[in-house]
Amino acid sequence: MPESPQLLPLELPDGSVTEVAPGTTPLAVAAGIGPGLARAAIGAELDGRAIDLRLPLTEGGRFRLFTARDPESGDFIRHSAEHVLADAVKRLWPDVEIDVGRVDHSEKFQYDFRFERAFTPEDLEQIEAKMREILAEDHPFERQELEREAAAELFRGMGESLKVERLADIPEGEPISIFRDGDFTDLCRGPHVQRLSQIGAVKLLEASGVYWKGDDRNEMLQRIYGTAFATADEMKAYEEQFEAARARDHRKLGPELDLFSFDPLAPAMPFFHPKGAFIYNELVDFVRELQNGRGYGEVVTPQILDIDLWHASGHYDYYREGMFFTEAEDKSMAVKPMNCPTHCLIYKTRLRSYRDLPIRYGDFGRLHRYEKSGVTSGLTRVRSFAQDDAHVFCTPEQSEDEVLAAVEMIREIYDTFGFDDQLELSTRPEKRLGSDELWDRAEATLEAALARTGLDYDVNEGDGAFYGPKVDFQIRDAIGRSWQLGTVQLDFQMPERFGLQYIGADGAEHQPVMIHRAMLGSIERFIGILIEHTAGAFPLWLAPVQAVVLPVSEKFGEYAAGVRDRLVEAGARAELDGRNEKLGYRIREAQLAKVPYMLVVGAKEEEAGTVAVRLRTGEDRGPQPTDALAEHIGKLTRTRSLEL
RNA sequence: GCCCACGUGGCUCAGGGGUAGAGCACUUCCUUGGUAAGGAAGGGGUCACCGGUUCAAAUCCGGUCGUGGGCUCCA
Repeated sequence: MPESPQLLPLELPDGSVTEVAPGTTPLAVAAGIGPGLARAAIGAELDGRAIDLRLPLTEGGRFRLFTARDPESGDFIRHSAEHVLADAVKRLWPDVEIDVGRVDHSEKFQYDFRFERAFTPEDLEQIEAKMREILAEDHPFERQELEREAAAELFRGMGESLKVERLADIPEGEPISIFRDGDFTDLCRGPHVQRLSQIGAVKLLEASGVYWKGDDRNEMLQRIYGTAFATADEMKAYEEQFEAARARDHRKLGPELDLFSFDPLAPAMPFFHPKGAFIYNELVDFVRELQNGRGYGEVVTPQILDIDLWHASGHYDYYREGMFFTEAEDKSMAVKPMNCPTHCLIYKTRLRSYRDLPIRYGDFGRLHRYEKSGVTSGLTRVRSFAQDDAHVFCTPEQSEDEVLAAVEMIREIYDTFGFDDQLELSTRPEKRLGSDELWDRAEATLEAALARTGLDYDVNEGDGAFYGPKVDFQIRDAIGRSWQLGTVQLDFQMPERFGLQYIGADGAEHQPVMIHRAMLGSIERFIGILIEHTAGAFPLWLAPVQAVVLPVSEKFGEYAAGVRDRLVEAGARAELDGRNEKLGYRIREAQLAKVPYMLVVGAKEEEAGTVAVRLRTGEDRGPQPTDALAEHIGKLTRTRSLEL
């Protein structure tokens, strides 16, 4: 393609290429395409990077324009709403100093203020009303670049000392831009919408105290959160989605379904009731079955160990704040927060040959971690939990195969639950132990194993553990949220600290590699995620009660009991609800309990030896022979099917 | 840990300086009813805990505990 050196080629979404002079703004490009587009445009994107409509272009690339119809315009809208929020607060309390705002991934924006007190819910209402007034003024955003000193002077003159300090954090060489809308001016990189009227709906959500720059040694500022959309309909959809998420909150559903509870006498430590414990044990059995067939040996190790062990493992130095301690007979002991050191002790009980390796230990032991009081939450962040934890001790040569095998097993597990997963490779962090050669080798091992899976993966530079790189698994649940579950980590430090050895083919001592592996992660947390993923309607194989038999009236109680017994004999988890209530009432209760099968029996069924099958989905399967149903349930349960 | 909000029977919530209310759930009785709530009666709470103010505190004040939202970076 012939290319004039002065012109920038822009590849438009339809594949055509237009060339513009350097310094042309996206807005001018839009105007060149059509005046309607220029009016409707909210923002632009160059090579996947969001850019402001007023930012002069300095290079070409793949170019797109966004209007209110594009979901990408949301960030432009929310980023602009930040300014409106700050403007509103300044109009109401002129002495407030503004810090910075930002948007996050969950359709929210925020702004931090230096204010002498916390914002109250009444303040938020007042601010929101003021924001609506400002939006109605429909000012355009104007972008301006300033020299560093001029910007500093501007904000000093405005009494915005926090801004002046923020200014100093901007690296040399980066352009310093300000945006104005009406009388409000803010230091900002953008990008913003063209005009305030493009922000169709705003809502303030909550306020919270935050440390300046997130550091608890700094002063506390007051943050306000809000959300904004192009249209009121989108705002409504957001609110509905929020409500939907609340309705499947495991902290609400869990106690409601009688799965677990908490007690203030053991904060953040769940009590699993029989139904919850059933699911718990079923998950453990599933993992046990999978890994025992792949050369793992399950071990059981102590809960409380001498503090010396934790000094040796490094946990005392690195992880002390996260541990529980106790003592007995003048000995300091610690409750284990992780299993790995105990597995090292087992490894060391005898001399290992390279012929013994790999050695794979699985452990479902209970772990305790002292999570700070403000960070615990339901089952997803607890102080007492178990993991489907395993450690593989192997030779460096075996490590790639072992990583590959672990990754494949993890994917098999997620398939069973219908989770889509995404792999992430996390590489050496700044703060780390071990030589660069060791890290080179470890990262190469993980990369090689991932390459052999043929799967796509993201790389998180610098996100590895201090003792080694890792592969993490992110899954996406039914309402689109992602969770990190499984992990495969390489560790050269623990073998070193515990002096682990094996005798190689050469008769000399060598150090084994240790692989940490979890698939579901914490069982507790996984149950929480599963409750929210399924909204409490567990797959049949995990449903604590699979079927409830409902006699139409007490006359058919005996037949119903017989049906229940036949199902139970066939291995199904069936119950009888012969209470003195109307059928509709008992159906409703079974439905709310998310029981997969509701089996209605009356005269017709008794005569034919059948049950009338109703599913929790509302589907009516009609009459079916009891034996056939028992077999059906048994088969789906054995195969851990997601079908009903 | 820090900021803010909240804590009334099993659940959802009303009340609010003068020694507690509703609906659902629970128990009993009536009803024997064919696919999401039949009717009646009854039992159940030291209003999270500790302390203070007051003639009087569930209510006001302080503290404690617990729960919820938030607290790296992205000016």
